[in-house]
Amino acid sequence: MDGSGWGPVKRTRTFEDVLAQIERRIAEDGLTAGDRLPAERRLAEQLGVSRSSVREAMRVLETLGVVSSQVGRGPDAGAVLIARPDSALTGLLRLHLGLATLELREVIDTRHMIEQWAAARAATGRHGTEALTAALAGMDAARTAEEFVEYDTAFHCALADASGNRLVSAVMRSLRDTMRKFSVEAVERLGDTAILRAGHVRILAAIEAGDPGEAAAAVSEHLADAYPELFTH
Amino acid sequence: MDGSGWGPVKRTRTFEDVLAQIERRIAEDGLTAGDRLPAERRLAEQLGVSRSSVREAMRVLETLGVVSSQVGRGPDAGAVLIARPDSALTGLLRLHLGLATLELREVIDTRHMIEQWAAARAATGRHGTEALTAALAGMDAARTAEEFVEYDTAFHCALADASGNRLVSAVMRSLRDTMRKFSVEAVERLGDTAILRAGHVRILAAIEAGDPGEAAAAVSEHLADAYPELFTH
DNA sequence: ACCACAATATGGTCAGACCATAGCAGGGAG
DNA sequence: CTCCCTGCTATGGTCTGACCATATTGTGGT
Repeated sequence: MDGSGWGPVKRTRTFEDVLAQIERRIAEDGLTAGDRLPAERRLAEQLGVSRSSVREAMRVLETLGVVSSQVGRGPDAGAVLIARPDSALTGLLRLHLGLATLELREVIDTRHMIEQWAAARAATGRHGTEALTAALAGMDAARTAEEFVEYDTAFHCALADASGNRLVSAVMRSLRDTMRKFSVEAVERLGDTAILRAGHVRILAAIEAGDPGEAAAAVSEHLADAYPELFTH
Repeated sequence: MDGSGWGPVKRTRTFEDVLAQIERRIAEDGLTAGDRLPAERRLAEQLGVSRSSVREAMRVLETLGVVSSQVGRGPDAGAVLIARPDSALTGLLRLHLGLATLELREVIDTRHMIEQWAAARAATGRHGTEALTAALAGMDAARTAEEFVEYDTAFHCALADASGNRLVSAVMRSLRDTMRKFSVEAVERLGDTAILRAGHVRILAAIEAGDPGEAAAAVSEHLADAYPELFTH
């Protein structure tokens, strides 16, 4: 025991400092999506660190869906603030599924939770249903499983959008991106999409009728139709 | 039109290649949490890239909660695979709240959704309730708002854990981390924690009684007690 | 007025050096 | 034989300086 009474000093890496500084500037200057950050070299000079450290901080911000970097020159070049939580979440889910931190079952359960909630929300809210209708038409016209899933994804994401909660929307989008491959397999296994299409119609009708309970129930049965093997326990 | 028929070639940065390679190795070799990645210098040599590019890839993986780097030597040094989606999600939420991509209202709504679902799940599942009981005791003994919130957080996270879904658990943890400051303010504004404690008891009782509907209702009213200003619409 | 070409600002990449840290190996003291 | 000290070494962390690729901007000639 060293008797100092101090815990181990938290090692702060340079790029974490840079990150904190950038975050502070975003908060203080009220920067939002579309605004530019200083160039890497300039930022390095301002903060008294090397460009490598600035770049590592940029990679983090890029990973979190907060900045996007363009090369070249002009008003659009450099690091620009963006607001894309979706891609960040998608990468996170994909990697953790690969690492066996998460199982597909958990992803689908989460989707179940979100969609029931979003459908009930949409039924009581006053968001338009145009996107939902358009997705239905796309599914009717689809000729392959891939194409069907594309519009199916659009329908379910529009459902989440209709909840009016951007965080839930972002999570929903990531879940669908992550599950894309499995969705196609599920549709091919089913063979016929009539049941799924009927489910969508029922969901949409419940929302337009303003019946949250029915909307949630419709979503629940729809998912049971799509993934029968997961609801047999 | 250039007549080539080729779209713009997707620019692939070196660190993205490195990322893909590492991801491939994780999948092929079946690596999981606890396994070590090669050292940065070695990886750079193997892949024929500079160490900087490898390091940028590492920052990404670290940001996503997939690796953790330790300096020094020995079995625990180097880049080790971990499975911490929570911290990654927390950083993501914090930054996007700062960027005004998300509003606190949306975060709390999401929490509402998760907790209702998790409580209903816990009521029908067969997970233990020891963690919930322990958190209750901690709240009873708490002397400051900070201390109370600490155990309150533990209670609500244990609730999410009891749902048996690790993805939902991780999201819950991130939401609470993100909201910590606001939670303390809410408790201080309330002054008395008796109502909140009673709400917890009711939730726990419903879960132990195996009544999902009552559990969800108890959660809903509990949140309305905690954030009255958000439920006045 | 227009076009070709140079200048320049930006991110992307690399090589090489040095530092701090933490386990490890070997040798000397007891 | 055991124990401790010391130097070795593998690891990530940081910096410097260079060069490349790209895209806009400026300039000069036609």
